[in-house]
Amino acid sequence: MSNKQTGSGRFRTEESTAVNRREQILEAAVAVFAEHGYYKATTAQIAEKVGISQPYIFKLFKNKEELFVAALERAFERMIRTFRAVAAPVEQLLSETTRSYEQLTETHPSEILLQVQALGIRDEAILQAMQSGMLAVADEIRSKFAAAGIEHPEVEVSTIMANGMLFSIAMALNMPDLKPRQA
Amino acid sequence: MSNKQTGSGRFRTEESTAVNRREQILEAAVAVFAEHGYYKATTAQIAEKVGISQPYIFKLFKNKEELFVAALERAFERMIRTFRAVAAPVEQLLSETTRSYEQLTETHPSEILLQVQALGIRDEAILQAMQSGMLAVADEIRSKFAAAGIEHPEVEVSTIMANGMLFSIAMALNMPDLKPRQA
DNA sequence: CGAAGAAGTGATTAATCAATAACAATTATT
DNA sequence: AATAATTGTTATTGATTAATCACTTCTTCG
Repeated sequence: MSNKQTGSGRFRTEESTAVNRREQILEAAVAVFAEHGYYKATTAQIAEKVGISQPYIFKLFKNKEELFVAALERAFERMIRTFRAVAAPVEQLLSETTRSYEQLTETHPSEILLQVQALGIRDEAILQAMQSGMLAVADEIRSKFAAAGIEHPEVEVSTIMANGMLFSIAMALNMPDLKPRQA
Repeated sequence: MSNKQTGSGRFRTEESTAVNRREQILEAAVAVFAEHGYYKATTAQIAEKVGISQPYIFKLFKNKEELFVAALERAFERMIRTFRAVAAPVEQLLSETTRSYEQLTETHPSEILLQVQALGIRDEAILQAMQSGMLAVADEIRSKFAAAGIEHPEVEVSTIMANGMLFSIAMALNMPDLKPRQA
């Protein structure tokens, strides 16, 4: 049906299935929303970045809100995968988690900025996505810490989250000096 | 000129000088911006709350952006006054500062929400107001800590800021469980 | 081939709102 | 009282933009 591949054995990345387009749109959406914010970003800008017409976005996403939520969920998924991939002995688990987060802010800054954006958007669906995203991140870290036998996981998670937030905010506000000192 | 007072000796609070109106508008603006966010909040909503016509706002503020910046500065000023007023022995200075901040989130939640809102607004003037506001807050705390002879003021300030941010965000996202554990 | 379905576009519109312009009422000053 | 200054309003508009509609083009396969 929609699982297409050319006979040559190579993927034709330029081929456009709805699934591919969805991904392309999401990637562009992350960048555009991060740069301009939810309300200032236009669907036309996102479409232009992908190289499609503006109305076509609405064939693949019900509306702007749903597009933003999907982009946000994408960011949270990567973040959770990142934390899940952390492997370190107990005594370095905390510092490695922090390091791993800071690396994510370098490899995918737009996804981090998107999350900072979302903190202030008063929209039911977006608020809910933020709540479950934040909860999932905290849970992921907590369960890792607990499994490693760390004493007070909730306290450590809280510290990580607080410093991570300050780091992200420092980045969003372009205030490097605001970044957390030590840990 | 504009320093008016009735002969009775009582202030006529219902009298409306431009200065009074400015204050009323700012107060309404804080509430409306905090509730709906910068872009969804309308100048008509703010005007209605004050009981004036929508265009009159533009007699006292150049535009919406300037109104938001003024509201934001108001929030930062109160926050700095709050920290300045903290008085406690060295060993309790840190916990008292935190307590004092959390109390502010209860007495003036809208001003805190306004600051969270502002984190994500990509607008030059608002970004600048956020930068100098955050800097002023950090400096205020740092100088107090330094004066009290606290060992590594920058580190402690960083911790306070990080936990304060997490607290505010937990509030904005309506996620009480996200609030910092211990300090 | 030719029909069906998938992928995509141009034109348009219905709302929304910040901001201006032009005017009116109120209050102070000489 | 007349004038000036301040405080305020009504009406309007120009710009923006998410979303819909009505089509078209391309691809696949019986």
